[in-house]
Formats: sequence, structure tokens, C-alpha cells
Amino acid sequence: MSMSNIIAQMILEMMQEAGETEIQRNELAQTLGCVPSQINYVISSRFTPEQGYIVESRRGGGGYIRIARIKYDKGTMLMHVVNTVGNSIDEATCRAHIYNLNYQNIISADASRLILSAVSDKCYRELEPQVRDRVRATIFKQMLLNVKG
Amino acid sequence: MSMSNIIAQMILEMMQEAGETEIQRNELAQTLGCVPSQINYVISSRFTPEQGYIVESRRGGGGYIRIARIKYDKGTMLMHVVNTVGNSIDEATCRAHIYNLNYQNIISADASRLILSAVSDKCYRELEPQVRDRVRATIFKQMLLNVKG
DNA sequence: GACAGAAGGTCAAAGAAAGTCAAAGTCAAA
DNA sequence: TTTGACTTTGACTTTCTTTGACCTTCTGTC
Repeated sequence: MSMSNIIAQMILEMMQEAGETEIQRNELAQTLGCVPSQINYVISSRFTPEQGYIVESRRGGGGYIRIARIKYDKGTMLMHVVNTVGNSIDEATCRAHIYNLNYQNIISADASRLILSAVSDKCYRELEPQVRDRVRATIFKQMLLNVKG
Repeated sequence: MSMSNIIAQMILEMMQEAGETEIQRNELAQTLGCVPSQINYVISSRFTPEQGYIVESRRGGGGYIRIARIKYDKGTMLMHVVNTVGNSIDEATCRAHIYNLNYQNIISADASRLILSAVSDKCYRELEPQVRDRVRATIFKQMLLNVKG
């Protein structure tokens, strides 16, 4: 197995838990017995955005390289929810969808809170029950289609 | 973690409560175990006006360095908007508020997009004009009260 | 006012990491 | 055998951090 594969494997393992990891380039190179720049090679050949990774780094004392798996499938996931919503939905169901999307890391906690507040029953008191759920569905879907980007 | 990060963290903590803090450069340096000028380095690299901080200092006996966050208090700004909204609002006005809040860095671009999508006329087509703007106002305010945090 | 001591300010050199790039090596497929 | 994709290496670059010598500004005392 090539050194590059070993490095990639190592990084993947470190990412297991959190879906992201932070490495010290020189230290890792030393540990694995390769030159530091090979770490860059591995990252640029196997942890690209196209392959679903996001990489950030910082030079200088205390520098690091952070690699994170992108939360993807997002568009698909969202569209899926949008499609299952239909043209009417109650608060509880919205809440479940939101919780799920957030749990699966498709939308952020911030976005969750925001969407939740917009679909809350509190907002629709003055509307007839059926109208209420229809407007809510419209707004909910509209927001899902515009979340992040 | 690098010394500079530790220093920055320390300063942030001290600013927690009041949004501002006053430090004694030499004393802090001694406490954290670094040279005094490193405090200046940290301040000039991480507490700049661009990053929303204002720094003033005084030399000589009883000297100090005061660091204050200038970002307008988010809660206050948001409450202000909430209060001016009233119980009815049209899309254009919402849009202006959102643009402004985002411009002033009170809410993120992501949040802006999300809120915008929820107050869009598209969502209220089936409601009577006056009802429409009332529901929109409720939702808008609800979202402002729950954005970020 | 002159002077001493107490702060904070500046700046440039040295150090610590990470980034780039091109040359050289490997290896399998054509 | 040649080619081309992928690897390995190392010299050189860029960015951020740490340190220390020296400078400037205040305050208080004589």
C-alpha cells in the first residue's frame, strides 16, 4: 500500500467520529515517515470539494489543517422533504421535519430555530384552521428551498 | 493552542459581561507568561476595527488598554425593528429591514435569505390583502425574535 | 520645571508552520 | 517499449507568531 494511501486512511480514521479532524502537518508527516508536502498532495488529490470535503488551514506557530466532510445530499434531502409536505401541514409535523433535517446536518441549528419560529402556531392564530396549515406549508416549503445555498 | 490564541481567548472572556474590558498590559503578560508586546500583537491582529472592536490606551502610571466591542448590541437592534414593525407589514418594507439588518451585520446572509423567503408575497397569495400583511408581520417578528442567539 | 519611575508602543529579526512547484520515480496499460 | 497517470521528494515561498531592544507618554516628587 502506498504511503499516500496510508496517509489518506489515517485522515479518514481521524475523521470517523466527528466527521472532521484537525492535523498538524509536520507532526503527522513525522509520525508516518514522509515529507510534509506529501500531506498536501494527499489532501489535494483525495480530499477535494468535488469529493465532498472542505479544508481550511492556518500557517505559523500553532498552525493546523482542518479537514471536514461536507454535509451533502443537501439539495436532494431538502427536495425530498419539500415533496412530502404537500400543500398543508401542521406545526408538529414541521417540527419533526426540522428536527430531522438538523439532526442529519442538512440545516444548521440557526436555520432550524428560524424556520421553527416561522411555522409556529403562534403566528397563525387569526387564520382559519385549514387556511392556516396551507399558508404554513407554503412558507415552510419556501424556506426549505432557500435555506443556505 | 498557541499563546496568541490563549491571549485572545482571555480577552474575550473578560469582555463577556460588559462587552468591554480594561487590561494592564504588563500584568496580563506576566500572568499568561508571555512578553508584553505580544499583547499588542494579539490586539492588532484580532481586535481591529474591521473586526468590530475599538481600542484605547493610556501610558504611564495607572496606564491601561481598553478594548470594547462596537458591534451594536444585536438584541437591541432587533427589538428596535420588532417594535417599529407594528402588526402589519408589506414585503417591500420587510425587505428593507432585512437588508439593513444584514448590512449592519446583525443577521447573517443565510438568515436574511431565509427570512426573506418566509415573508415573500409568494407565500400569502391565498390570503386577503389586510390579513396577509398581518400574518406576515407576526411571522416576521417571530423570526426576528428567534434569529441567531 | 527637572527628573525618575511606570506604563504602554514600535519595529525588526528569528522562529514555526503550512503552501507551491517542478523534477524524478513507479507502474501498469497500450 | 512507450506513455501517461499517479507518487515521492525537496528546495523555496508565504504567512503567522514570538521575542527583545529601544521609544514615547504619563504621573508624582523635589
